Amino acid sequence: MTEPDPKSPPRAAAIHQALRQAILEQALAPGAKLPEDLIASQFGVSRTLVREALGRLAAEGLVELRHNRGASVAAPSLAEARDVFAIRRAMELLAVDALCGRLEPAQAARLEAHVEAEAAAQATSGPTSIRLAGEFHLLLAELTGNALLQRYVAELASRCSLILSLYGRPHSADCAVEEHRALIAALRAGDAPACRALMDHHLAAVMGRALLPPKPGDMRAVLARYAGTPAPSPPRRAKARSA
Amino acid sequence: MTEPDPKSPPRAAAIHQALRQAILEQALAPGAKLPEDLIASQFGVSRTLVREALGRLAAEGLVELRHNRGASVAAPSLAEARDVFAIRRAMELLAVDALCGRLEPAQAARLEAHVEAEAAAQATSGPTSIRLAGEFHLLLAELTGNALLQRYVAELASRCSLILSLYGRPHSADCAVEEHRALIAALRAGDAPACRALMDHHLAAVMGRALLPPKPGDMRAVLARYAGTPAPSPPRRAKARSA
DNA sequence: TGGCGCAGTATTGTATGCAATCGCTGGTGC
DNA sequence: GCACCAGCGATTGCATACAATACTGCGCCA
Repeated sequence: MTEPDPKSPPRAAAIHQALRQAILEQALAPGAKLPEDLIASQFGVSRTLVREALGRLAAEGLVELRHNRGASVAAPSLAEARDVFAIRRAMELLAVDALCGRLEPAQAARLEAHVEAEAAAQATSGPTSIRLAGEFHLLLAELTGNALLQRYVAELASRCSLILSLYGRPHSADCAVEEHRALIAALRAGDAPACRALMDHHLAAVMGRALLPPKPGDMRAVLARYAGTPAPSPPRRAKARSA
Repeated sequence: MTEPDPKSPPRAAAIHQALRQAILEQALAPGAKLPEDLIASQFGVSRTLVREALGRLAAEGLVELRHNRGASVAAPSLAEARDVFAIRRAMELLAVDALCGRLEPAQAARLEAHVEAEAAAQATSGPTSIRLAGEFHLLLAELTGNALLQRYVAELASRCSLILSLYGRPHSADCAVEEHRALIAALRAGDAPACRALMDHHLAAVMGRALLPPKPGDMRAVLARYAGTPAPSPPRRAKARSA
């Protein structure tokens, strides 16, 4: 597993987590290079640990690792995006199947508390709102008690975030909150077809934001796909050597 | 990813592959320690590469990595086994859904050739037969064109092999060959419900070999379970179709 | 005699150093 | 003027060295 290191020095895990968050928040744009040296100095560790973290991120599909050419933030193609969504759909349907009608009161309470948090964040913080909307699905997976499912959903959700950052329109969270509420109700009611339909529709909505439109006007994403470098970095010789 | 290194020195990948095969063939039993030094000297490389390979194997769930205590071949619990099977079922159903009625002649030919190879190996080589039976599922995933699905199915199938080596009865391949043939027929016919039912039944059969019987007499598996973890309740009949 | 603490050893975790490879810049020939 | 190639800098791949931690056996004490 990936996380069984709640021990003393989860240093590599810390780097992994930090880079992951940076990528998902688009602080590191798809296609951006990730030099080991720079990251190592930034985190105050050696390249060894950075390498390990990058390897894990590559296994999750968040970074691309080309031999002798270093690591860069992954820039999934539309075909890959479709693949990811198809699998995510199957996994999440598995989760709602497992939970439907078996939701214990404490579990339902956790879900509802989470949606409340979503609703609260919706008004104030955009990034927080997006993050919470994603974590709702993680929570669902966690409640199934299937650790592997949780890991997979986490990985797939991450990739989806990356994909949406490439191809997606801005996230509108209000519908998500409502759909999450409806799903909880269906889970409590034990209405399996409704659960599946709701989840399916919900994911289709997310997917539709990414895959259907050619997304006119935003050529940055397109360029990022065809050029190996991030758009917003004009100066090429910029070196942060021990600055 | 595991495969995007068809380049010049896939040395780490070679070690990864070798260890993987050794584990799946039970040359390395679940729970066996995997000292970095020893492996490194055996392969004629440094510990660095071995570490990378072990990390990948850990990500696949084939080895367990405990901090400051090194790596050992994973020994999944029955609960983990159930989790793996539930997810594998969902993934393989996704695959047959994607292929059902869309099988091109060349693809069908590949499947049938593979089953022929299975049938041929069945008479002669036991290990080869088992390997081919597993690779049939990999081939199905590959034919969907969904690379991520292929990766997941590969990982899940590996874990299943490991689980069967712990809890399973000896593999009887004849039924598998017949079931594979039937599945191909249903795929060609485009009979989606039949496809799903066949795959479901097929996987349930595999799963049943592992999860139902207490497997009397083999205490190695039992000891492996109770060695490093708190002893769960005695092996009761797992609910196969729970998910 | 059996349990406990303590050193020695073995093994892992991390850092650093060296060689190899890639991409780029400047030069050269056509 | 453009394309090609050689040299160079930057960056990665891998190995080794050092430090930290967990496991072994032995001696000590109750």
